[in-house]
Amino acid sequence: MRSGRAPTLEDVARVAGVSRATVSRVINGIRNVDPQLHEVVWEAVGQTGYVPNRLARSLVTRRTGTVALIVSDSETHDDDPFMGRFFADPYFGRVVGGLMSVLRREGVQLALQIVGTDEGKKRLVGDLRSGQADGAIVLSLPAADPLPRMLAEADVPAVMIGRPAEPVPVDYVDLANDTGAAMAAEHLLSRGCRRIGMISGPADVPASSDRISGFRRAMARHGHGWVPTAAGNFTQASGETAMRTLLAENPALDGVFVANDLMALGALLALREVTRSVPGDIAVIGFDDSSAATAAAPQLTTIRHPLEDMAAEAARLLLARVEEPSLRVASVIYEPSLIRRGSA
Amino acid sequence: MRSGRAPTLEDVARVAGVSRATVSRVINGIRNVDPQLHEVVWEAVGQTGYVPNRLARSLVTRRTGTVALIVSDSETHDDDPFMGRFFADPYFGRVVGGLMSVLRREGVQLALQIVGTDEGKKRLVGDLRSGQADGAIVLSLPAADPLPRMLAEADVPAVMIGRPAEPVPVDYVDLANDTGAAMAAEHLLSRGCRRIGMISGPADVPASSDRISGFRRAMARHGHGWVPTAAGNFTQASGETAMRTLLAENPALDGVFVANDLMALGALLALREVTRSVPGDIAVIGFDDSSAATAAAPQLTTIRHPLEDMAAEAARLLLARVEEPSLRVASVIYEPSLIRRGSA
DNA sequence: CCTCTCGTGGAGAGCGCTTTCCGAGTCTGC
DNA sequence: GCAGACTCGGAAAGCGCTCTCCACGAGAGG
Repeated sequence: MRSGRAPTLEDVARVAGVSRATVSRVINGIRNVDPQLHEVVWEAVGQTGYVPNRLARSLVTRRTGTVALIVSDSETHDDDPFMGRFFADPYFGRVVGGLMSVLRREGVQLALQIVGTDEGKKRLVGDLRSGQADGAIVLSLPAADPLPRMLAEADVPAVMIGRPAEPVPVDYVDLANDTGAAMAAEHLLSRGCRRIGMISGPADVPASSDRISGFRRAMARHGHGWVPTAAGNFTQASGETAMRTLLAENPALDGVFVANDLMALGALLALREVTRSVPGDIAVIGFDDSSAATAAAPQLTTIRHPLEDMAAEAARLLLARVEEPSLRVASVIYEPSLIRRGSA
Repeated sequence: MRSGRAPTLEDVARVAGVSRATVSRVINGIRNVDPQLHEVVWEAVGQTGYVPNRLARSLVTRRTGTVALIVSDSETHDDDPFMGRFFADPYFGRVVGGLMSVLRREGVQLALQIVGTDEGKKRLVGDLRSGQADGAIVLSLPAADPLPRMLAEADVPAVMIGRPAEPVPVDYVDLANDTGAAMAAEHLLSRGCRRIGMISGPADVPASSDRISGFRRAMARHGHGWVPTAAGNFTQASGETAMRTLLAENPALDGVFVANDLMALGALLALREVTRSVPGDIAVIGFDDSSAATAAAPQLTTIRHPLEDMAAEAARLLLARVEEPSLRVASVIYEPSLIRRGSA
């Protein structure tokens, strides 16, 4: 472990008194090696403190043992204050945790890449194509993101978390967002709410629009053809603002569906400000069941989004596709469930 | 952008009618190239859709343009349920966000590595030493982690976030945890609390022990030689439990310092359960000023921990050391500040 | 007019590894 | 006892790139 140049295969071979080829075979556990030599080689490996150079190995095997986690955004220049918020959001951590739970076991590492400009996306695809990583897990934020299609066209193994905005032949895992939103509607209705509003996310993101349509449809099925709605951007602050505007326009609200927990937290704050009790005066139901849900007071009744499991599945899907690129395009849809807590 | 093998330098050279060397020079912007050829080469690059192979380049330049983010834990086997919690914690996201804010600008990517076993650490250091990444940002969780020393001995450029438990010649950024805890004590005292307890983190982690000693020292300076303490492990659930035991043993408590916001959230829950009003009956002050602080009700008075800035500084430090390995060992200590909100 | 210098680009030697190809040695079966 | 099959390990050809070294031609100086 001393400094200086790291030992190479050559060094080990010299110490063991065999050829580089033999050492390579032993290390990679290839048959056809005399057990005795095997022994000698491992001895030499221990003695030299040899560790294979992953780069060199990858160059020839075309396998890197790395998967890229791509956060695809759309901005014009590279300084986007939004990113800070994104990482702070429980969403990111849950995805990473789920991903790592399977990648780690396989000894695969995760390389984080943020990409915003089209230029950057082009370079990214090129890097991926030239073997920078074995595949990519894609978190595509903007509505009209060219990246999924680019990836598909370049034949880069990729799995999206959340379906692509427009149909693209790429694997993805997603949540039945519409079903979840419908469950929220049913729950609010079943507990007797009659003047129900919604705080939605940005209308152009699939996950968000599915929640909107799922909620509206379910409400309509029960005779509520019109649902007052205010849009936020999934941050706590935006939820607070949205709640205020919603309330201003619909003072008699007795229930609200908030499209994610973070905004629900904001909504709770806004309600406390005007001394409406939750769930007494107004019931609040969130979405995601993130850590924010239990942090709130009252704790949030919410729709569980098994993000960790989904991310883990995405990782498995990706690994499978890397192994066998000709697999047919797969999508796995998870079912949400209602988590009853104090707020509704 | 069609499929098949990605174009190589060779291909570009053929198209441009020059040698590989010349193309390489043009692409890397090296002087001594006839402007006219320059033109021709770029033309060929565009035509072939060539993207340099980072792996091959790294192999020879010994620069990868990648920094490893190492989460160093200590477990005996690889399935640690703790990790899921770790990623979900705002801590992780804040660090990644801070790191990326500077790495991104430099076009450096972040490779996430979790490592638990000593075996794994050894391999990791080997990988790093053989040029897997240009350097490492280390989040060392366990108290007696051999990793920092291993890194230092292997001469791997590394910067720790949070000081190492035992002195090791390695760069680090840290927070003046003791000062922060002292600020919490002063604040509690100044608002009139007289029976003050503490919910601490694990005693063997530096960040945690510094908060404990800082708090105790400040309390002692004001004549409170003894501070009832219950320990948690920085999770919300552990904070809830700790609050309950603390309360059971010291029913008259009128103030409590909780060593991080997540546990403070749990403490708030426990207090609500026994209908103690905050801050009326008992003042609660947290630590970190994470997103949990504003999610709580009442919002948490807390000690601000500029983690994003610290992570960004760590990234800068690391990049500087990669550039110039002989730099003397540096440490940057950030000052915390008191954030007044509702809970104390 | 000849030599010296300098700017320019090609040839080729690696970076550390895997893997094909082959030759040499060992067994088996007839 | 020998052809054929099989085992084992070495030599060497790359993977795609960078960069040193060298050859060549042109402009400058004597």
